[in-house]
Amino acid sequence: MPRTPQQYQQLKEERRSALLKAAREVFARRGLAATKMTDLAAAAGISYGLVYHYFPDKESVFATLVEEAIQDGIRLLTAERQGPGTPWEQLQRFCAQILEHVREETSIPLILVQARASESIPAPVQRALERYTTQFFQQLVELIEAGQSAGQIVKIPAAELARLLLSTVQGLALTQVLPRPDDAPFPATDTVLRLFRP
Amino acid sequence: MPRTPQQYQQLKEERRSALLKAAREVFARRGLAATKMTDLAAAAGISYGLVYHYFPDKESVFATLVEEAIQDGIRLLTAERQGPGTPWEQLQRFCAQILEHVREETSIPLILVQARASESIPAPVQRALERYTTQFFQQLVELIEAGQSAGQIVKIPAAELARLLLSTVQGLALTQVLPRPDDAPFPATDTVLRLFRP
Amino acid sequence: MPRTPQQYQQLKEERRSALLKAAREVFARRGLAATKMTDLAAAAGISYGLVYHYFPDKESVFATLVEEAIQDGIRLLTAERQGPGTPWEQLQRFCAQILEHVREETSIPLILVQARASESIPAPVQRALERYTTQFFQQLVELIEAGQSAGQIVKIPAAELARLLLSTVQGLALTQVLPRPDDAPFPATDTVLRLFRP
Amino acid sequence: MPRTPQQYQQLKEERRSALLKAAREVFARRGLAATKMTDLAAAAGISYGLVYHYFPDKESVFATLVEEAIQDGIRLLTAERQGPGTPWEQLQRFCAQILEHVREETSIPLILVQARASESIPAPVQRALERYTTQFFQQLVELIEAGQSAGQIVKIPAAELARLLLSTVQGLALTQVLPRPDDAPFPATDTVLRLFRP
DNA sequence: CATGAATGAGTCTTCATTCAT
DNA sequence: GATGAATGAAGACTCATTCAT
Repeated sequence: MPRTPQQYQQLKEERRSALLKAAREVFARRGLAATKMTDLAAAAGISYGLVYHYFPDKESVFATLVEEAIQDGIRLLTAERQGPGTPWEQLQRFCAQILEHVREETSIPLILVQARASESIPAPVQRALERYTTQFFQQLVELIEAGQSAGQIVKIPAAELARLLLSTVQGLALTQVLPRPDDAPFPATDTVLRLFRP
Repeated sequence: MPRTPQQYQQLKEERRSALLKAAREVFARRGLAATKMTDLAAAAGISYGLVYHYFPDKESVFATLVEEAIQDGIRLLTAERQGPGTPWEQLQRFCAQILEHVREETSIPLILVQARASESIPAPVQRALERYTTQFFQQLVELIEAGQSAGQIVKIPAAELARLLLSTVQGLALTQVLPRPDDAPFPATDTVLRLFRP
Repeated sequence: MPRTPQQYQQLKEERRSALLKAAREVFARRGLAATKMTDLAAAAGISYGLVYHYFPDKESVFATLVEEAIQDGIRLLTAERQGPGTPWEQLQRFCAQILEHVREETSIPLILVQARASESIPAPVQRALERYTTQFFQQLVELIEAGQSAGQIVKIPAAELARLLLSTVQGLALTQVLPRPDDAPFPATDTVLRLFRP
Repeated sequence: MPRTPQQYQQLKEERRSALLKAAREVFARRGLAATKMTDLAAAAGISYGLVYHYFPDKESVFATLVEEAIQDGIRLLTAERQGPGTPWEQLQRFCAQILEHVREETSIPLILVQARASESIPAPVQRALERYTTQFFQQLVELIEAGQSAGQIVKIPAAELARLLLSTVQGLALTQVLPRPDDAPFPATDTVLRLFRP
């Protein structure tokens, strides 16, 4: 008595999600080139060849994760932008959330770091990264400029501040998950926000 | 007219330097795993097998670059610490210099990013990275605490500030050299220093 | 209303036949090594794993087809041998029929071509091919010699003529089904029979 | 003291030729899909990875052989066409030569059989095969028609005769090299030429 | 020293076969 | 019986490293 197509479909979804979750951790720590398919299979607790039932090759697993991470980032920012409060409060919440991701080692920001950290990333991933980064960056600039108009944010070119924030977040992600000999505490959101104080 | 042993020695030194310089660029952009020996040879303009006259294997080229980068960072900080002026002025000069490195894409900070960005780094490199990072971090904390005693730096735990600075620098390195779709300007030193203003 | 065992049996026979028919087409065009089990399942319109209800493995599907083809060839020749008319008329009818098979792209002769075209055919298939080819060849030689005794066939060693006929038939099969850029007409039986005219 | 580029070049040519020669035998007997890279390396007496110094992948080795075989066939026909004698004599010499190839198991005609015998041949090879087959076929038709005008060849549509000849040659190649249980003698050129006698 | 050919271990990928449902 | 997910052995391909010249 075979399963219904729906059952198969659902099962497949679940497995696929589990695989992605496991793969995120592995890629985040090792990068694309240094990650082996066996690593992915082992991390997901499935057999070697089964990965290929869900993704055609290693790169496409990575690509999926990158797009996911990008979408998550955009969603985070957009949600706060549309939320209540002044621009400053929106920025505050956005920073708090994204830093929380980083602190919790959700691996999502690290995937973007890994994607950036190698030129030998497949071209489609490159393009997606460019496209969405631009979009994300623009939204952030708009938020900052709104805050500046309201006198809540220091009058430094918004693009400069935006880039600084993104760099800091990515840098923190990098120093959070990977060999961190130092017992340096994760910075408070307010500390990071000092960059924006008037 | 054969060369003297000294000439040979010098030639070898020069080649080795040239190779390291070329390798730094390549590793900075691709990472250890994704860089091939042919890439190194091609970048240095020497033949394939000749790389092995200077280094026993790929990892040791990378390891050399990592240690170099670490030493450079420590030297930079130490020099300013021993230089004239108040702690604030020392911090200011240090930031200015290290940001200049990043902006100029000297690749030196990026090598550290690459070293951090993969768990699959050879153990000796790992250890060197840990050791020196600790040392570097301690010096930075001392500098910050000195500035705080002098009332020149905001009273936030020095370790937190130190980590934030290092993260920001590495994040900027990451977004400087690699595909950067955004035309975001490189931040001014003073903007970064806002993190430390009382 | 459950089916009777007979009905089940019949259903199974039918499926098996359909599978063989589909497999014949696929193997004829791709050969044993290049044909995948998915190809067979897809061609037969059944599910992936179901093939294994009818055959233990891929090779045995192929082996079955080869034996079938051999038996068909022998049956064809034997039937004409036992039919009415002179040896020449028997040869004539045999050629007409086998060429008809080839022209109609029944795939039966092509299976034999595929079986011949690769050394990496399972040993049992090899042996069957040898055994039956010998048998078939002998019968054909006998027919030719009978025709020669009757003065109806040219006096060239019968084995030579037999081999030539078989080669021609297989060659025609090869050029009939596969990419045939040329619009060359399929030769008439009489043209082929010129080989045998006194 | 390294070799000069010329020496390297020559060495490479020679090795490449040797590899092609060995590969021809293997592909001729096994076909593309059933041939393993280890087979090629072993047949050529070189190491596994070295094959990839000469060809980017398995298919391109095969493709090279197919083009070679096609060119050889065309060259053979063209040479005789431009040679002395009546059309009949030209045809006679062409048949003699190509049959000699087949008899000697030069493998060249078999490569074409193998190329025809599988749909799963890379597209470029497919196209080359089509293109050249057309060209070859046309020349053969012209030769036959010339012979017919001179009353030396039977008045059957030239295209039909041409196809028959090619099929016969390929069929003979197939039955020559591969498991041939029968001790059937290779047919004399004159026997094949009976197809064309008026 | 310098060169690039040669080797083969390590990975990716495919796919025949098995198996739980 | 029927389905397609799961497994893993086999084979293609890459590339670090060695070596003859």
